[in-house]
Amino acid sequence: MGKPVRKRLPAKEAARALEIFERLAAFMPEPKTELAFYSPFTLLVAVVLSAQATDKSVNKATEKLYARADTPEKMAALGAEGITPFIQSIGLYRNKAKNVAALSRILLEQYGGQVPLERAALQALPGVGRKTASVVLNELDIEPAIAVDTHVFRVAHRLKLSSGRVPDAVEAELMAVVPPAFLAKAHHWLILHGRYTCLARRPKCEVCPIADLCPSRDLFV
DNA sequence: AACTCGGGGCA
DNA sequence: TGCCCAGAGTT
Repeated sequence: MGKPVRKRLPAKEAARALEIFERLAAFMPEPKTELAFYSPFTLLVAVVLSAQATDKSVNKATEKLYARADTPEKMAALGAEGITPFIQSIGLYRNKAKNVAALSRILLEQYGGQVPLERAALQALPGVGRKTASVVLNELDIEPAIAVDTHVFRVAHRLKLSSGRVPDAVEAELMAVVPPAFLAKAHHWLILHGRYTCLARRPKCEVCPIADLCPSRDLFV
């Protein structure tokens, strides 16, 4: 019971992890997310909509959507049919419109129109899984979390910061390896690093600030 | 573990 | 044109 014990790392691994994140810190911007939002509710909706979509396309859609509905009340009143036109430029829009409408109704009926700031409650909402809950909790400073998506998974494995096969295992590994001071920002940094430098097909090792710390570098150069 | 949803962005 | 995108739910 009690607080989860942070596994002690071999000194050499801990030093390498620290060096990795200190160097990333020097290259990465301050915000923890590039999704546009201004309340827990609009954050939650933005993250739900961002599944398998780019942050730019999501921001473009939510800008107009939030002008119409920025609260669970208004969103629930809009309904899936009303939400759809705003998000048709995003993929998977039928599922997402249905989920956002349903989720808004649940917030109204069960949580007094507030976003529950607790993992189990969040993940019970339609369209909200492990990854979305992690992003929301981390962004709102409720609990530090490292949401594992395709970028994070790939980058963490190449850096040998993780070796697990499923996201839950990878997140646990990263929570143990990432220096505490960088926990809250590690997710965004790993995302950006994966998107702009550590590309899936042809990573840009030649311009990578941590290439000399990467066990996988020789696979790509 | 495999499938489905999905239009837009980008090489 | 083909591949990928800040995933989640169902089978």
